[in-house]
Amino acid sequence: MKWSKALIQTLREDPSDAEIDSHKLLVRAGLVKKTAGGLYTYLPLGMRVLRKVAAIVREEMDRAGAQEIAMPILQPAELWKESGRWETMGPNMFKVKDRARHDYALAPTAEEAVVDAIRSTVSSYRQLPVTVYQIHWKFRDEIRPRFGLMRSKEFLMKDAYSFDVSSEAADESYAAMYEAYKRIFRRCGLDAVPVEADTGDIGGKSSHEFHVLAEAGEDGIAACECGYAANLEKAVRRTPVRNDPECPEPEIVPTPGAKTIEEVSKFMERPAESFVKSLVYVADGVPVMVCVGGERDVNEIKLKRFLGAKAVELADPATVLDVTGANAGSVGPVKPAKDVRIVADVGLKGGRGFVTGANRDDHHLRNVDLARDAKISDYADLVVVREGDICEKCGKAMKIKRGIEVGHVFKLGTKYTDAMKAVFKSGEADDAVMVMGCYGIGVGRTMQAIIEQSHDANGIVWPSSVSPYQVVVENLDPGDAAVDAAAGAIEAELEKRGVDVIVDDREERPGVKFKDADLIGFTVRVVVGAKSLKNGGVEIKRRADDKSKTKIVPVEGAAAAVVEALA
RNA sequence: CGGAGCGUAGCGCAGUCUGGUAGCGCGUUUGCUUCGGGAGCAAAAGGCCGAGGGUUCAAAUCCCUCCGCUCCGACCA
Repeated sequence: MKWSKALIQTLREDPSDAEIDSHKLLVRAGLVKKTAGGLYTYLPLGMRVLRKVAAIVREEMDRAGAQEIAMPILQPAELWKESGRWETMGPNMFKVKDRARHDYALAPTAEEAVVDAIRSTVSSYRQLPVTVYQIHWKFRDEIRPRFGLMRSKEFLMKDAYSFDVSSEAADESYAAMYEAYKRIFRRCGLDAVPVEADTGDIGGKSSHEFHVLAEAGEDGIAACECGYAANLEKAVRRTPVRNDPECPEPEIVPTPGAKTIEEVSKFMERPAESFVKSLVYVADGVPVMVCVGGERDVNEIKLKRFLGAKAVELADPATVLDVTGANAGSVGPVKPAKDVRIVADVGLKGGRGFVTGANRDDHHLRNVDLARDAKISDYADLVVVREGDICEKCGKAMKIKRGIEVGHVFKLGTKYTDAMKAVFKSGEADDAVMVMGCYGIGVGRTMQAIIEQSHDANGIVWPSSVSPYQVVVENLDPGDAAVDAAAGAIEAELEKRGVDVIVDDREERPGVKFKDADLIGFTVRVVVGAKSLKNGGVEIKRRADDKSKTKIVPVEGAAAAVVEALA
């Protein structure tokens, strides 16, 4: 490829709407262009990378025994109603009508469509297990698209689905995908770590997310040096058995104007840990008071699971007043106005001498012994893990990191196959229900995660496996017959060896060409110029290396040296 | 959905407060010089100043409505 013929536009300045490095570089290097909020056009360079990532995904899926299919993006509402997700996915899904006013969804994922396909093509245990996948566009009506390709309304996703005769067999399919994922991310040059995750709206029994650790990541991860790693939605901690010294009877104290734990803590000159934070939630219409340590946050996913509720949300101010007799900021578990169920985090069990809201505006209680003074119905793990919490597995302190979720694998069980009646002849008297797993990779997001993890002040540093062109040949003196001939010979020889190469033949000053090559980040750079020829040949340098590692090799040996540098 | 900010040339921005001929840098085009890390000089093209309405002799600028974009929040009492 000749640069002079390629549609490549680099920008000198950061786009005004980008916040994180990878987003700025995607745009500055001319990989993508924003069409509208959350919607991007992949320009030729970006498309090349996207295709290379997708090709790696495809190879590894095939290697793992999965078979490629393609399902409709435009999916009939009937399928979604059958699983119940037409309602539960709610506003996250783009819904459209055809001219006959039939409802459709633009696929946000494809469990329904794949179950429909498999239930009508698989009828016997002899046909199982089977895993199918597609690499296809998905649509989600994100509340707030951001960070370029990291969270967009339309994105390329690899989604795979496994069907098995039993839960045990499904575990094997899951393991095969898990291993394939590790290979995929490794081949993309990514350091991605599997972490335990909550199953969320998709449902099912267990799941792992694959995260690229990065400051710019949107997700919090609790990690321990012993290897334990979990999404903050899921992460658990070990709570030591607590038996605080006994305290006198509760005493009411005025705390005028102090509402937040921080304010009251300052006012009373006591640390946040000595407070009980009490929040009123409404779980499926029923108010519940939730008590956690003053320094902690409620994990609503854990709360929802513990209560077995479909939905939990903070109560509105009127409900808080009605239930407790006070407004938010002065609420506590001791004698609320109404007889409300009170649940507390397990870290509070055995605690005494707490400060809590007094259920009277602008007043708090001190010397609260939860067991003695409050009616706690249950103690359970209800909080978000914090930095320094104790690892349940090994007893060491955990760290909180940030990650970009590039892949997610789920054991779904029979959630969809039950609802949609995907059954097969089992060889026994009764038909059996297929056991399912599903496995996603955000292809565009993976591409951006690579940039986030592999860039420097000058631009992107592509791993050779996904570099838009593996090699750029910088012709510094286009028009000089000897230089043109050398550049052409190297290009031809590299192409013969299966290396993709772009020749920068533009009438530009060397500085411009070097800056562009560094910005875009081609894995290997070959410099050919009158000066280099005089010095004995061409200069070869990997983008990741600094200038001192530049090699000078004769023109005839250039292609071989490039191949070596790529390896 | 709530709050804040921003919409002016392909990109990045000034001008808006205090109304009076549309500006700068980058990029693009042409010419000359330059030529190993985003060159210099000269010339040029490129704008319904987000849209609509209003006030005014006069609106990018003031007022109203709408649209779009970005950030923060949408739980911590």
